[in-house]
Amino acid sequence: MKFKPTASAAGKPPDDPDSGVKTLDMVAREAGVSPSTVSRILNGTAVVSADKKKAVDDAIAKLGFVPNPMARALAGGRTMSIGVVTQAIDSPFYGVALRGIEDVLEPLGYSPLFVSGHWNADAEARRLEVLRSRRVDGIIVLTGRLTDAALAACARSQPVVVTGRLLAAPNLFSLAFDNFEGGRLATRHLIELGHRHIAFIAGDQDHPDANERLRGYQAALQDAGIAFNPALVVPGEYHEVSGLLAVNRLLEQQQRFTAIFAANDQMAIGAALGLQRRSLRVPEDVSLVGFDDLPTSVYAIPPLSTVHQPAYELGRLAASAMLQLLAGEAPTVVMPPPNLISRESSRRLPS
Amino acid sequence: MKFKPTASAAGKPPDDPDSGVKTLDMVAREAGVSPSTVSRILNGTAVVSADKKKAVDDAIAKLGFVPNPMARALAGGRTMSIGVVTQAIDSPFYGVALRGIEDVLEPLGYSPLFVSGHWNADAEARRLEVLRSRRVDGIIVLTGRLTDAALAACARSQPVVVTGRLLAAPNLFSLAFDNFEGGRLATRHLIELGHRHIAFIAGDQDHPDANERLRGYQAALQDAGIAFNPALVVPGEYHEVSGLLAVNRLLEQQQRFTAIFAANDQMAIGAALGLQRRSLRVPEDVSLVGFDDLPTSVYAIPPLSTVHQPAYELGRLAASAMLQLLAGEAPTVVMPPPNLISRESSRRLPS
DNA sequence: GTACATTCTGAAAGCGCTTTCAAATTGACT
DNA sequence: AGTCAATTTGAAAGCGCTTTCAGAATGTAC
Repeated sequence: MKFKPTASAAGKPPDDPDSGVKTLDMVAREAGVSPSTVSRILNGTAVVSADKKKAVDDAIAKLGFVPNPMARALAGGRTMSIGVVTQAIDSPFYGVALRGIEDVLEPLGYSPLFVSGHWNADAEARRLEVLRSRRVDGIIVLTGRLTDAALAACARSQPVVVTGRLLAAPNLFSLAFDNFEGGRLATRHLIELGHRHIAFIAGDQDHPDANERLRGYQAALQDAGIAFNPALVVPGEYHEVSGLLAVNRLLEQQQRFTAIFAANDQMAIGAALGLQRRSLRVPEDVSLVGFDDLPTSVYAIPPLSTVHQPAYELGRLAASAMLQLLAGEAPTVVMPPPNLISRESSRRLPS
Repeated sequence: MKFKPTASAAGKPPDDPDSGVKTLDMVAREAGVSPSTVSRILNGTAVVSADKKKAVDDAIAKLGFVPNPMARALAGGRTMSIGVVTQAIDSPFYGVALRGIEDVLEPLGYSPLFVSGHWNADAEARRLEVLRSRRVDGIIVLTGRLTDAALAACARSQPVVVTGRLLAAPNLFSLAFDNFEGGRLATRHLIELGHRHIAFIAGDQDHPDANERLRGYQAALQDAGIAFNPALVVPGEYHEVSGLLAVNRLLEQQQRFTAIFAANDQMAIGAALGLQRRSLRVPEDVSLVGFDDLPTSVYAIPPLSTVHQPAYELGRLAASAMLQLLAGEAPTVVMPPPNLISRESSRRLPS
């Protein structure tokens, strides 16, 4: 026999309010039915006569019974938890997506289990293992560096939804934002404002979306018949500091430009600071457009024109898709198209 | 008998590489020992002869066995997961703390389970229930609106560490940042710079820390022999927009001030924008100091002087304390004292 | 009134592990 | 060699639930 949990009182009636945790068997006894019946009512697995159902419901209420998820998972095979691979839980962009995921999963009794991959394929793979060892019912991967093959393999053991890339595999759904179009939109916005010399601060080389944005930039230029000038695109890696550095570099090279399109808002913010340090005003001297529309970008000085990326919605959609996958349906969610938010950091080029 | 999981191959050898999931019993059979022995080795629960240990280790490696956490939890009572109650998973301030928690828990095999309370006592209580129903081994509460009593009650069923308040209760550890001192530091900084008319943008009324910061502000004023002027403190609720609104209000009331201390960085950022809208320059016309030192505050225009709150460290400390509690020790962690980061948003008042 | 198809319901066998208890083995000491 | 304590080991009983299988109860048709 096993020790009782060390806590709890001694002089209590030997059966009932021992430690506060009620079991299904206690409910069954209280209601005068078998455990199977209680289980069936809990899960709606089978039809049960109305009177027994009532008796059980009453017993549950009376006892304040809450099923033990561990036992359910062990017996039933479902843990009611969804693994979420994010890159950094404190990312200004992905944080909002996590909230979206949480908001749709929670009401259905699913709990998200967040792990951070830190933009590192190995770390990410290890975290994935953690999730699988915890037997999550499904996995949502927000972007990340895993190979398509690894993802597809993962989808063999549980449903997977992945954002930030398009990928067809059984038991897997992917959801991508149109970064190309977003990049084009931002650039076109600047062109329409009369700018011809538009610098581009690129994102992390091995983020696929960063390259898409660059392609969008090039496409817009081409559409407008503006020659692409490679000297105007400077590398960055998605952090504020690279925006600042990029501006310095542009200025040191004495490039001529009247506008900057940064591949994300964080770099745009950094660029704004860099510009200010060199006594260049935004937007009077240089127009600036970002990408992402971070919550804080509205309060930048000046408020940042940017391509809105619906991060919260992305989270919600990914979670909904997961729910559909879990239900055996083919997900029907579609990603909203990009759109440009024009604020005060960009303005018409004085002629 | 039970159905096998529907997936997996048909013509495989009947016992082994069926679905890829190995069980402890398979390891035991492979190693030629009893399941109990395997369990003992896994947990280090008892001494096992060297040869059997080797046999088991080999078997584990050969099979690629990973213990099922659900079964362990059910049998052993420990889920190896820690519930974390945060207010918003996408909060710029708490996000970093979550990462700190994750970073210390992960290496020890604990998984954090994040839930958001949305600054709402009811929601928070419900989320707490979710955590408890999931049988987490401990709960970390980042600030929040729960009553002390509720927390203490919660600590009866599992260890609790709470930040943002000081509270003594069995099985509970609390960890608070010295908001009073922080507020004093910020105000004193401004005073030392020659400012005498310092406005204060207050935080959410029912955040205890907001009131502490106000008290610090008042104390610094008093220390310097400056009369407290209630007209100079305007209410806010910790979001950017309230900073902006507060500035408008101050200006509309034609209050005279040369500096603003905002109870958090988000409001300071909003205030900066508000000031800019009225053509007041920071710091030339108005010095500005925030509180928190958000990651983005370095890149504000101008970079924000602020009281550094070690959010990441806070997360780490909370998690460490939890680990100590779990080990039955009394936590020894202590919160670092506040310190002021002087950047470019504050400067000496020209005389 | 009997035979058979339909519901409901309960007993019991797990899910994969931990832990107790007792048996088996070993060693120390008289 | 014989006794007793100390150490390793295995058998078996759960942890709290789900699910199969078969039995009980009810209904329907001949």
